[in-house]
Amino acid sequence: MPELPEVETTRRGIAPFLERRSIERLVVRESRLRWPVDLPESLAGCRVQSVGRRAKYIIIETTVGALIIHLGMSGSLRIVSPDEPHKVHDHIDIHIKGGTLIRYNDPRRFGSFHFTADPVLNHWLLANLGVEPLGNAFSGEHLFRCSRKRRSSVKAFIMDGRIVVGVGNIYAAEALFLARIRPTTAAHRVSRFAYAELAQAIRGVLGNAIQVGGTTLRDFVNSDGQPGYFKQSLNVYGRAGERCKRCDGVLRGQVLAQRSTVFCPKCQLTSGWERSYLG
DNA sequence: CGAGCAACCTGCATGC
DNA sequence: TGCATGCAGGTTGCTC
Repeated sequence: MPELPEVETTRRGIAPFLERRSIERLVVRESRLRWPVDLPESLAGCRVQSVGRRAKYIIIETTVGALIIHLGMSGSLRIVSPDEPHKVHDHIDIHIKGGTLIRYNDPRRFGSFHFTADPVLNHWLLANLGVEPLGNAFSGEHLFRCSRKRRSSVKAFIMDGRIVVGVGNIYAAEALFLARIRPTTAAHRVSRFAYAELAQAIRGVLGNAIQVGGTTLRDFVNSDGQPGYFKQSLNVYGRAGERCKRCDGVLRGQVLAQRSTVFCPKCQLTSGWERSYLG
């Protein structure tokens, strides 16, 4: 489930229940996640200073160190009543003093929980990440410069977390559609102009999804976990064989770099060279 | 160095 | 109804 917007929505949802509060205890029922979970006793009794995010990692900074949480493909963090019986795949509980319980559920166990007492951005999971797509360092120029020797597809390129983080399979397809770039194009053949459009499209599609997801935040406590953005109209993802909303062409689905991809062969024509001449 | 692919898991939709 | 198959929103780490 989680692409960047859902992670950010989750972060915003749990932050008010954590910040400036004390952790009472942690319960780990299943430690076999993406990596073995090994959390120190010292977390019990510590105080949460902030709930941040880097890429798709939620970072809970405390007085003794930081929790680094990834939701993988199927993970979620929910606020539940502390006497709520745990269900299947409810792997980890964070009990907050005063009665709140933050519960981590992850059927596929592709997610992860780490703890570090060092500066959190030095952690090996975070040390080599690319720029934030909604941050100042992200631009068409950044994409253009990073792509000059990249022969892989532009879709795989923008999903490479060493270049830019947080662009998952859904939003990669959507952004390429908005920028009218064919996902199969080799990254080094995409023009500077087209990358400028692509960067804007990535910002827009992620930003909008966060805004829409944010509208469900008021229900976060009782939420079934499906954020509003999931219902927003997607232009291409999941619509192979249907009509393009822009030009009425028939959307084509294909597997690219092992991920399902959908695009419009009629209006996602090229790498953008000719449009650069048209301005 | 870059590129392609296997692997980690469960749940769900589909088809026989 | 039961069972086999294929596919799913992520990421690392292996091989070539």
